Amino acid sequence: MGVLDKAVAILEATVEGASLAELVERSGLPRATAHRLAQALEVHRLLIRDAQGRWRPGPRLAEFANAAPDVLLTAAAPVLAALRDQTGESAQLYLRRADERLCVAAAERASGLRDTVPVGAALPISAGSGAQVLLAWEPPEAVVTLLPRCRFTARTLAEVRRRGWASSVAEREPGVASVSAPVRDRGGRVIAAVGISGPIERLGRRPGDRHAIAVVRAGHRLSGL
Amino acid sequence: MGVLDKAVAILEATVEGASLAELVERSGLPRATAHRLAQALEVHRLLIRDAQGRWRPGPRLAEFANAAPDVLLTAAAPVLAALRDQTGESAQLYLRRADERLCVAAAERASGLRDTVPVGAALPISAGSGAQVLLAWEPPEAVVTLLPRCRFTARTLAEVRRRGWASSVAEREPGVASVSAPVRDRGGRVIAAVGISGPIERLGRRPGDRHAIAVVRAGHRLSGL
DNA sequence: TAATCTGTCCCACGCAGCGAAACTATCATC
DNA sequence: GATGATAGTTTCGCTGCGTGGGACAGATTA
Repeated sequence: MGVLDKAVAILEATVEGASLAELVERSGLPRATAHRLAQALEVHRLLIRDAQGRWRPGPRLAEFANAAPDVLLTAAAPVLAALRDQTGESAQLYLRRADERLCVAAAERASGLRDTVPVGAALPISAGSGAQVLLAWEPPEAVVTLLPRCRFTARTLAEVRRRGWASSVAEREPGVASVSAPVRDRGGRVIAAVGISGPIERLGRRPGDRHAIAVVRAGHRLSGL
Repeated sequence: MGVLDKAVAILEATVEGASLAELVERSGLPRATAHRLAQALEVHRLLIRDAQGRWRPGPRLAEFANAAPDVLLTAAAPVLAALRDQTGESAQLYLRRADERLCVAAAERASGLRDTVPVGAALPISAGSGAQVLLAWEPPEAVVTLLPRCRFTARTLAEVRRRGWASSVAEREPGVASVSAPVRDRGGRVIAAVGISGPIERLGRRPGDRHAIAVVRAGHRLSGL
């Protein structure tokens, strides 16, 4: 194990504050080593000590971080394009923000009858397959307060969890159907929803039958970045 | 120079994307070394390669960064308290957000006649010494569009720059006077404004005469974190 | 085909980093 | 104020990890 791996271990151990002793315990490094590395990181302001002398992640991390490209957005463009080409419908990526969902990326069908969701648009979390996905894996106590306003029920969400994707027909908007699947972070937490949407005339009353597999696959491709 | 210093050099060289050659040039490290370290950082997702194979800061940095405490806010509490005790007036810290200024920290005089600005309050950037400070060092072209709406002029701002602090009397609110000074980041850029505010009866028509030195010192203590 | 540019890999050498242990500081407890 | 316990800090000689020149391969240009 090299210095770098150790440094990362230190950083990890510090996320919620750590005394030297805790640092040692969590990282598994010898005291002297942990101490020396922490000091070295402190020089670069990757680590700081708070008023109680506990180690904390440093401000330098933020400087580097906001120069980092958004991996999810970067990865989304080709994946959404492929999904659109495969299904022939407009494809979108949604993030939850407060009590709505934000369309942060989209690949739109070029011509003919189609559903358009502009990037940046805020849609309700109360309706649509994307909304179902964003709520399905939330802790129940966080969902009950929203459910009364929703076009779907706890039962719907249980079903979404079971099969791993959601669909809706004329739920958010008349004439529109959609299929969505979760995008997860490395920890398995659902962080976004990918989906397609289009006219009921093409997608039918059970849009999942034809497109669920492709949508779920897109969800997988965007997961764990 | 240890591995860690080299790793930071690599990270620095990567902020706006870099091929291996650029990495070598900017960091001054031998090609083999730069390459090996970049790979090591990639394992930890502190570095990633974009579609063109160029190195970019990785998503792991963001994970660490949002666990980092806000150093400015942390440092502000004691500094504002000291400033309040020294001047006998309420002290505040403002950040600019869009076309307003946000009070992100405050230390209020406990009793008697005083001015209160609650933490979280959004104040106009068009009036008050804090507003003057936040605009004074902005590029001129970014300020001209705002000046027509402001209670102060380009001349005022030039004066603020010259002496290093701002004052206002009954500008933002009748009966209230204030003195503010800039807070700078390590690069010298003005990122916030510290100040005190109170009744004109106590602060007088030239509040800077008595309090500018203390306020400027508070600004220095919060700078370069 | 040669030349030149990339990125990647190898491996013998040497010094940077290692970590046990000693040391200091600070706090309770008797 | 002596004693013990718990914290952080520093030292120092040994060693194995990181080093970097250089070889290699693939792509692009002349």
